[in-house]
Amino acid sequence: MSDFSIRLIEWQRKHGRHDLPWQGGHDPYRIWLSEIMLQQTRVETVIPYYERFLARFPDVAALAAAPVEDVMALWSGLGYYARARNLHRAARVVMDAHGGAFPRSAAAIAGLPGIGRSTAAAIAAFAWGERAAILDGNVKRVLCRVFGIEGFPGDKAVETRLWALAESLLPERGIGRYIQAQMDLGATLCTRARPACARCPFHDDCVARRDGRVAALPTARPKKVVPRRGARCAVILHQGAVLLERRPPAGIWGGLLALPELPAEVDDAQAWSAQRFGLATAAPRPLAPLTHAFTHFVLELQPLLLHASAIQGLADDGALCWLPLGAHAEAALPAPVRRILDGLAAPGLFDEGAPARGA
DNA sequence: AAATCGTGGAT
DNA sequence: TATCCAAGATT
Repeated sequence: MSDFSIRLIEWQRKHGRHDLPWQGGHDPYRIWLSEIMLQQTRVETVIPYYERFLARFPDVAALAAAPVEDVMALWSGLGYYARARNLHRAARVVMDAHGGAFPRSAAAIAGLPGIGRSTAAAIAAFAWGERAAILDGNVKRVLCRVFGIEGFPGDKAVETRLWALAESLLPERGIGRYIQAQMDLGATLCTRARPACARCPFHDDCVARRDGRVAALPTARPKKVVPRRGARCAVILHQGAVLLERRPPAGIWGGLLALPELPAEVDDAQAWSAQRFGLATAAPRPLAPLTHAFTHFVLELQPLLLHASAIQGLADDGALCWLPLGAHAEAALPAPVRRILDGLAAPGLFDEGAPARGA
C-alpha cells in the first residue's frame, strides 16, 4: 500500500481526536508528561492526573525542584511508579545537564530515564516534527491487522519486523498528525474487541479483514497462570494517625507509603508490633480482607487493626511515619492501602472497639 | 528473552 | 467471574 500514511492523515483530519488536554501545543514538557502517563494507561484515567500534575508542576524546572515524595503523591493510584521516579530523575537531568532545555532529537531524548524508543519518537514528532516512528500497542494492532502479520508482537522477532514496517511507512511531511492518527485509529476504531471495520480507511486493503482474521490478529499473548499470594498487613492506629512504612525504590509500590507487612512466620501480631515498633497495642482485629490483582500475580491481603495505647520508643529506621487519618488523601499510597484507609474513615467500623481518633 | 512493574475498564 | 490489557521501559 503506497498511500498508507496519506490516507491515515486524511482520516485523522476528519475523524481523529483533537481536543485532548495535551494536544494543541508544542511544549515538550507537556507532551513528555502525557506520554509517560499514557504508558499502559487509558486516556480517561490519565486526564485528571495530568491536570493535577501540571497545575502543581507547570514546567520542568518546577518538577526538578520538587522532592520526589511530592511527585509520588501526585502519581498515587496511577500505577507503574517507576515512571514517576524516572520522570523526576529525567527532569533533574534536563535541568543539570541540558540547562533546562529538552534534548532536541529523538535519539537524545531516548537517553533520558523512563523514555524508550517509542516514547522518544512521539515526543520529538509532536514537539518538533521529527520524522521518527512509534510502536505502541495501537500501532502494533493496526499494522498486524492491515498487513496480516502473524506472531505475538511482544516477541523480539515480530517486534523487529514491526519496527521496520513502521519506519518504512513514515510520511515525508505531517509527521505529528500521522503519529496522532495511528494512535487515534487504534484507540477509537481498530480496537482490540469489535473494531469498526466499516468506518476504517483501510477497509478494502486490510489483510486481516480480507481473510476473516480480525479477531485473531494481533496474535494473543501466550497464556500464563497468575500465582496467588497471601499477605497480612498491620493497620496500627495511635491518636488518630496510622503507621506507614516507605517502601524501597525498587520492586512493587517502590517509593510509596504502605502498611507494614507481617512476616509470614509471625503468629502473634501483638508481640510482633511490640518488638518491631516498640508499641503496646490492643488485641488485633481483622478488617475485611481484600483481593488486589496485579498484572503478574494476585494478592489476597488481610489487614489487621491494632490500636496502640502507648509508644514506648518507636523503632524509627527513617522509613516509618505517622499519617493522620484525613490527611491520607494527599499521601503517596498504593491503591489498596488507600482503599483500606478510606474504610477507616467510614462510620460503623469502631462501634465496638476504641475510637480511631482522639483519646 | 523473559520477568517485572499497577490499576481499572471492557468483555 | 475470569481474562485481557491500555500512548512501554527496564533489567
